[in-house]
Amino acid sequence: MNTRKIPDIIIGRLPVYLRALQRMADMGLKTTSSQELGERVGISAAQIRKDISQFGEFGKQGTGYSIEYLIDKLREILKVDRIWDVVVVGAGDVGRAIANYQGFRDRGFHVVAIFDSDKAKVGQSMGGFTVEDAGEMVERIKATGVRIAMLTVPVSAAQAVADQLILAGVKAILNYAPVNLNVPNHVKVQHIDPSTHLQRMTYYL
Amino acid sequence: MNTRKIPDIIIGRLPVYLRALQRMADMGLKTTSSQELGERVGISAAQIRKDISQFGEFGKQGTGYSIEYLIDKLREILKVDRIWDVVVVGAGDVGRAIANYQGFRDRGFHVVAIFDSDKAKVGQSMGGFTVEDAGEMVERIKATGVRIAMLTVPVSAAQAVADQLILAGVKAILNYAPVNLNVPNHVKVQHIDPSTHLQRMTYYL
DNA sequence: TAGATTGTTAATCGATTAACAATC
DNA sequence: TAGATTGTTAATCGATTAACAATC
Repeated sequence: MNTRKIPDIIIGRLPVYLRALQRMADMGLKTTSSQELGERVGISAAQIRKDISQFGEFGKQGTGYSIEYLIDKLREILKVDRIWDVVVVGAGDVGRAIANYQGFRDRGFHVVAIFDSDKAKVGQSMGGFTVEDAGEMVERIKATGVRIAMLTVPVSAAQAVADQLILAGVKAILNYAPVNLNVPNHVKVQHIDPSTHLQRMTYYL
Repeated sequence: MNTRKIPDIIIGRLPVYLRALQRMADMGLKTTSSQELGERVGISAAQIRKDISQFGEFGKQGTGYSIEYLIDKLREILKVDRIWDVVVVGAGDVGRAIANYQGFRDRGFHVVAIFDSDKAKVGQSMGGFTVEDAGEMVERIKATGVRIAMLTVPVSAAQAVADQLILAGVKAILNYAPVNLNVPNHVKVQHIDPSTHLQRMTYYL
């Protein structure tokens, strides 16, 4: 395997390849080519081959890639060949949707707790969880060693909660609050903001 | 204004600038610099200036940018100086979260209807809407001229529903189903898939 | 074998950064 | 005026594509 530093833009495409490959596996397909995979994900065959070849020689000339094998390799590379515990902060509608969603497990994630600062919500049941007091969040995360959090609190609370999460040892935050977070270099943040995506499309309308 | 074709990667950053600027306006700030804005969004000052200057000369040497004026210009460029009607397809947890969310209006969007194919859900109230029969979706969209849809149906239904939306005249789809959609060139798609974002971060853990 | 497809190199293309004259 | 900051150019850097030998 090539151990040069891999550009983040390539890392960002791997989950998309993985998702498409898992779907192909679900459909009963056994092998694919860079051509076919590229058509499915809207990326050129050359780029698919180049991206994958950063990590090893996973294909065979003449026949392409074994879907199962490539899935295994991508899961390994992305470190989702295991199940990561994840906490959710914010027991609103989005928190509920996450708590109820059954699809994370197959992708490498397992929600273990949901926190809220609203005393009226604490103790309530939500998607099989009992909403916990945000006041105990830092201790709970420290004790359990969870490193991934999904942040579904209002904009006004987002930065303060992110600071607490980082204090507790969280290293990756999926931020649903439509605001940029200031975090140290060793912490990764990804944003989910539907309005931003919509605005990116209206330009072309 | 420069009317060369603007790269999509620049268009993708504009909503992020806009979000940060609107937050700064909310905080009562009046002017900013490429330096300050860059620090807030994690992008170099040079790139901010270059991006903005694609569309005109919106700043002043020595003093920077008027936040209000730059917001106006970005809204104009992104065509969110108006309110776009949007339909939601899929009245599950995510559909409910969207229906209840009050934050779209300020960003240029207004949910006008929510559809589901499940007869048990049709007629139910959800976030001030009455869930409508998906069977009537195409006609309703055609009649109202809505061009933006949010897709929150299961993976198994996503492509078929997308095909219907396109048939109805929808030109932009925000797809919450974790699957790639095949759409003609004139239709824009953006994906929201939390697992994909999480997998992009686990690589670095 | 003949056809197909990879992995990789070189060429091209595009995006980012650095630097600075212009000017508020 | 002096200091600050833009808009823009040129240089650098990085990403994508095209092409093809290797080989299944």
